[in-house]
Amino acid sequence: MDKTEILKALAHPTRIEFLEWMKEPELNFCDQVHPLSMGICANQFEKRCGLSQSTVSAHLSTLERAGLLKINRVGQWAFYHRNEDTIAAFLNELRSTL
Amino acid sequence: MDKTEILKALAHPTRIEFLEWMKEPELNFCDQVHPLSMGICANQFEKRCGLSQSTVSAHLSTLERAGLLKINRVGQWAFYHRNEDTIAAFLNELRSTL
DNA sequence: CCTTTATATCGTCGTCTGACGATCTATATA
DNA sequence: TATATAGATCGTCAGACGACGATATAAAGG
Repeated sequence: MDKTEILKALAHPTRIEFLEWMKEPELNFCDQVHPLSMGICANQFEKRCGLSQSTVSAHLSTLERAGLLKINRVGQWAFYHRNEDTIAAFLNELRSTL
Repeated sequence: MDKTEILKALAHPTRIEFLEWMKEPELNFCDQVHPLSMGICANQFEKRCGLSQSTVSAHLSTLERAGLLKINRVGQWAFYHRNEDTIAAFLNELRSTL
């Protein structure tokens, strides 16, 4: 859990937005065909943020490398969900060191 | 209080370090000639981090622009101290939105 | 099979960032 | 007053970042 890597990952409004959307999947990704319990399908983000597929993929990958998301690959799809453990640990560390 | 600006300001280990040092001035800046109650004199950071004067000035200015530090100019000196209100508000906002 | 779909990766391009030394301004002090 | 010191700002340079389209890979579906 690298605090600086996480802060860098959070230092972009699009990525913050992704994480916030994922707090309420049934609200923000209600049109997903796959069950939301599998996670959020990567293509859901493209429609919602208007960025290109490759850019969205890069943002998701940044969040995953920082440990903020976990990925669940099923067939040709990539389902993401928040890594609440890392997020909580990061918030605690930030609160105690900052 | 711009959350993204604050996150960008925090996304550099040197700036995080500055803020952490400033939590305990009497421990980390015990050789300062001016009373610590005035704040931490900018030149204190140069000695401690080994970066050039202009680089340190830029880092301090980034932290100030983000609202994390307040500056107290006296004569030719610039004394900085943590803006605990903004820091606390930021931590609360991050905890509730992230 | 062949086509479509999902995603990752690559190459490119423009912009932002962080470092430096040099310089400018203001103040302190000899 | 002359000099030294503090700090901000400027110009430059290298490297990181964020966007894109094109392409590669792999699986789904007709």
